[in-house]
Amino acid sequence: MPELPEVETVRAGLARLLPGQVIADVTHDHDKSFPNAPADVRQFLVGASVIDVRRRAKVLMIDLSSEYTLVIHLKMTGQLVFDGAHEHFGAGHPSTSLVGKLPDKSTRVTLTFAGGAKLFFNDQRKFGWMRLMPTIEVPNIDFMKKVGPEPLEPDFTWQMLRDRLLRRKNSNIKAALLDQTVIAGIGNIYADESLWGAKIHPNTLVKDVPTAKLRVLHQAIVDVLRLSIDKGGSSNQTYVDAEGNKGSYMQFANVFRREGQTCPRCGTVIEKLRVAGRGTHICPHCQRVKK
DNA sequence: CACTTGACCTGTCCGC
DNA sequence: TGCGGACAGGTCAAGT
Repeated sequence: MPELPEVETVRAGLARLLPGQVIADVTHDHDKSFPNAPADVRQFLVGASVIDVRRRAKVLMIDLSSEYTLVIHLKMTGQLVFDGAHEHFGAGHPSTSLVGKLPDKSTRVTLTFAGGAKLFFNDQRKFGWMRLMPTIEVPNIDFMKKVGPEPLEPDFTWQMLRDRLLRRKNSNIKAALLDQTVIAGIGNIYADESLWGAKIHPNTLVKDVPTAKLRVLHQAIVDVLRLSIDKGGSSNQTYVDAEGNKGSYMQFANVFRREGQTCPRCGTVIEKLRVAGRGTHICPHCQRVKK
């Protein structure tokens, strides 16, 4: 589910809500949703306070005063929802918010803070995980060492995009964009949206994409990620932010999950196909396969 | 090594 | 209404 804009939206919310909160209790399933030993979980969580909330690619990091960090991947259906309980007396959440409706049967981990606020980690499909490790070791995990550049950092240039993509010159451009070691944070929604923006067919081999189009693609990626963050991300099905609310980017999507509707640029009917094993949405006119 | 496919899970939707 | 199958925002391991 969550791609860069969704994870960033959750991060920003948690960064506003969590720092200074002291963990008083934790309940969790002991399967892969939180594989740490229960004794370690209590030792390094209970009594610790939240220092900061960071993001790298689609991974969230909650840094604690115990010099341990909760490293979290939401995968397809993960949610992190903060319920301030009586601390936010009268603040009111919209009736569509999940706050006040948790825990539910998808809740895997519940952190309770001194004062009664709670943080729920929900994950319907159980692909996501939460792991506790020393803060200093986080950069050493394999994923952090291999993951590509952050597309919204100022040093992400079109030349960098070109060079990273060419590591997979014989694969199709969509598979390359989804490869987190090429660029961090792009998933199925924003791959389709940015390829539409650059008028590139997702089946085009990386080596066959003209340089001029890579420049356009670079700008399209940056623009679509920024727009989605501005709209609070995409809520196709389960995604919600740290306060349990859906994002509105899907109203602004040009092709993703819009098969049968018309391309906003040329009016051609949008098609759905399968590329890199994923449902893929294109305008067959704007994104013609070049011979 | 480069690249593709299947597996991991639960829930929902669609066709018969 | 019920049942089977395909599919859903992401990554890995295993396969070619």
